[in-house]
Amino acid sequence: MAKVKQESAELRKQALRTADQLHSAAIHLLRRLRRQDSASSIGPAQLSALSVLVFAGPRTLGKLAAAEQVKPPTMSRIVAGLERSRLIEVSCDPKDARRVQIRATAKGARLLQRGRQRRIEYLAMHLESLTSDELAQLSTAAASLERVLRNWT
Amino acid sequence: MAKVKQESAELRKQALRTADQLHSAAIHLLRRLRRQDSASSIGPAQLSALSVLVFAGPRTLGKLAAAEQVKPPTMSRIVAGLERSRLIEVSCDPKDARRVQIRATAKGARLLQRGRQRRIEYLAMHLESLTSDELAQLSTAAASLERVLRNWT
DNA sequence: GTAAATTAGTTAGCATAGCTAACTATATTC
DNA sequence: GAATATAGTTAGCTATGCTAACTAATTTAC
Repeated sequence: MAKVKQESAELRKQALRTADQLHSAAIHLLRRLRRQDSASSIGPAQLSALSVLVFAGPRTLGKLAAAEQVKPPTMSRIVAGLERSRLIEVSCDPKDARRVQIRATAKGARLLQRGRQRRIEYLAMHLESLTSDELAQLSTAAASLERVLRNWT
Repeated sequence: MAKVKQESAELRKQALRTADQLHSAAIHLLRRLRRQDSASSIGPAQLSALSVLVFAGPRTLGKLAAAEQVKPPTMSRIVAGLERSRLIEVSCDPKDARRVQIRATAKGARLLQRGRQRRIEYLAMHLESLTSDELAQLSTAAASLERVLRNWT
């Protein structure tokens, strides 16, 4: 039992160290990539909401707010902005007149794909200084992290 | 020569795939951690600027703005907010009266450490579902990424 | 040694994004 | 049918980003 306890304390220390590193790396990474987003002509919140609509399909405002971890009034304004730019379309739910269904337009999907392309290519360019093995490790690590995030409470 | 070309095309494809995964994982990770920050009583930009001052030492406003990849007027307001909360102190540079030196107060350092602790422990808690090997891989990957970021143009 | 140019920050004004509180309108429950 | 619950919106606050235009100090040029 002492052995098990000791091992789990070690694991916890390792988890803390790794959490610190990941936290720092993620902050620095996104700070860099954010600059590429400024060429997108829409703000980060609109961009992120649009990405949910494009990649995960139409949603009601409430679901979209939940997906973006934002309160409904905030999403209401984000949606208003996207609609003004004709990047999304809003329609009433025929089953429940309180709900509004939100979908990306073709223009919205195009804008998103271009912006995403820019960010990804910009990052990829810098990743090419790594070896193939290091890239493979990064890929595996990203997958582990996504798995943890999916199982998040 | 054909072989080299082919290999570098492969590397580029691998870099693009990995960039996509990293981008997505970083966005999702920080979105989760941001919620812990709301207990900090100051906004994300103030928190981030404070962290530079605490971990990297005093700075002029311009240097701080550059470190945070933000324009001087923006940093000017962030600094004003931090000063109002007594988390930093601002003094004139005796050598150059245009410059202002900015340093974290003890209160600022304490607030930052507590917030950081919260985020790190929260993330670490979820990372403990991984094996020790997976954690080691994540750690190595974070280090690779930080290296890439340091050499960024 | 002074006039011009450069550099460091601030102020003003605009847009986006986050929140809570209070509201409207529609569904659901009793 | 009245009370309650749910979905969004509106109003109003703070914070964060920008550019343009300004002040003040230092450096450069002559």
